[in-house]
Amino acid sequence: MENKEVARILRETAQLLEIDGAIIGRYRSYEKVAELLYSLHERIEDICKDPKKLRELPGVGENMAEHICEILQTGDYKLRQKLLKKYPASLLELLRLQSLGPKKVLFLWETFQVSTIEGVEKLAREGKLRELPGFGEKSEQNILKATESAKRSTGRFKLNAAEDEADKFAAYIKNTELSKSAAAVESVTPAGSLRRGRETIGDIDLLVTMRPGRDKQKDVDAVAEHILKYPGIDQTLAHGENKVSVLLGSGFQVDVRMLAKENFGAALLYFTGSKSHNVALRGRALDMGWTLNEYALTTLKGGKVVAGKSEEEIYAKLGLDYIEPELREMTGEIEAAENHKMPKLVRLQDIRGDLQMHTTASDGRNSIEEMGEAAKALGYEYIALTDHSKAVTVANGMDEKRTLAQIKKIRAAQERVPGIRLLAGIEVDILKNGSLDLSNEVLAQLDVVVASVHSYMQLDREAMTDRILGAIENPYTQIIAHPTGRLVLRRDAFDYDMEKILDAAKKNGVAVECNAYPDRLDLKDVHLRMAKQRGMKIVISTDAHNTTHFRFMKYGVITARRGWLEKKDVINTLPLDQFLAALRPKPTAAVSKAAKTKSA
DNA sequence: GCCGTTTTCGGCCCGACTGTTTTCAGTCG
Repeated sequence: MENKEVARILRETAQLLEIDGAIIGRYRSYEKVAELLYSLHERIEDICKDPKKLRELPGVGENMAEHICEILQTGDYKLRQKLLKKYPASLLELLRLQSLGPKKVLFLWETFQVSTIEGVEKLAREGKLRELPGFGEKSEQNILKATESAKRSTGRFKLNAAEDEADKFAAYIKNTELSKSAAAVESVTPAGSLRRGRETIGDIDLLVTMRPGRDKQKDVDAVAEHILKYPGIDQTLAHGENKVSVLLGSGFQVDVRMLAKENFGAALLYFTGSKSHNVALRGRALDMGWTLNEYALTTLKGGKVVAGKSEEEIYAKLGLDYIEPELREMTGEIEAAENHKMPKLVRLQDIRGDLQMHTTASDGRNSIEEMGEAAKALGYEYIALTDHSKAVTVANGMDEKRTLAQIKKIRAAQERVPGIRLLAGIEVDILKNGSLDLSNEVLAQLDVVVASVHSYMQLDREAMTDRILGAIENPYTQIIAHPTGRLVLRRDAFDYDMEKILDAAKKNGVAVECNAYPDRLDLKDVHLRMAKQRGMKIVISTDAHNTTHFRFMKYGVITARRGWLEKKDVINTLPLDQFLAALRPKPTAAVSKAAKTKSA
């Protein structure tokens, strides 16, 4: 069973316990272990084989260990079953509604035996909620809005959508032509999971710092007023002294915090998270006789400010090297920072080339020359033009003959686009049986062979593992592209033995791709980290289908950073000749080279 | 349910905001 699945069961237990009125600590203990499992990259099934190792996990005691073992063996456990006899599972859906928490959910269940979103909606429409103790007319309206919004959206969005929305909102806040209040704004900074670069984003957190002025609160109030006039707002969720929270028509919730410059570091740290990373920092602060909140790091006694202006300053006071936002997920970053073992993460400006893209030859929108010019404008030294092979008929994939013609076209285009190396590539399909979609004779003539799966995605674990292994063993395969085939929020990853695949790729000198297309982000962070631990070669490519898609590189880089990748792990940070040397050597090239050496 | 050495019992992060209260419980991040 996957870690995520066990985590989900434990989280549900925590929620049911909270509804059941358990004391805070009891349900927190389940929540904590659930969170731990979400970010753990070792498989809990493997850890469980050694009971001592299981008990060593923070927050796992005797009872929790037993629970976890029972879940792994039977798929469920007694405590949860007991709770589910008392409360229907659908009560957990109600917890997702804005403004409904465990207390009110329990009250609705006990009073009306209502346990579904539709049921709550009906009560609200009939005006039955406003009379209840602790509810009122306003609550009833809010619940109605929440049920409508729940029906519309799943609550999470792709990284690029969140970034675009955040940029638009930030530009609005800073626009002095729209509001005089903008003049008082010094900076608008996205925090939260957006800053950490998670592949999906729940809501957008923006921190607004104010210029030092005569009347701070007046400035803050004016900015808040301006924010509430943002054209995309569907509903105002909160409007306080220094916080505004709105729901946009696009489904995003945006939380804006306005703060003084001297608190910026502490606030940025706090609102960037992750939650568990923050908890660890707070604990560390307490151990050192300080307390950390969103305003500053202060002494426990007397509340004297120790640090707060910048994140760097706070980490330093806590005896830690600076931790990049992408690493703040409690997967070993605190230990690394303590022992000066932080990786020097790869940066966007380190990338020298893009190795997967499509042209009008298959399903792209731009010509070879247009892609070349656009890449050159970005400062790249080389790109590989990798159109589809014939198996992908819907994308107008190329057969052997067309591939050979395409190679010629790329060579010819090179003449017209100097200053950047145009590599003749292919995204060749990995067929159901693991063989490649084009003949070795044709593959031998390409500069870069990228292989990937676009069909029979439902193969069982064994068959899919064998299929990918087959592709890796083909001596012409140099890069496996979007290796798991998942689509963010839309399609699960293929089922195969990732460790086996990575080991085989490493052994054969095959690189794996981190596909930067925001719908893919594949490999994802945890898998990239597994690849790094094996010392594998990794490429970051955009899979661009037109020239504007080149900008997706940053999402690939941020995902790579979340996988702890450094420049040296990513081979398209190398200059052209070194990059080509890092690719798996072609059999024909090796043979002809050997033959040459012999004759010489 | 877990954890710890200034605790084996008593606390679990904590501050902002809302709405329903008439001083605060519940929700949220």
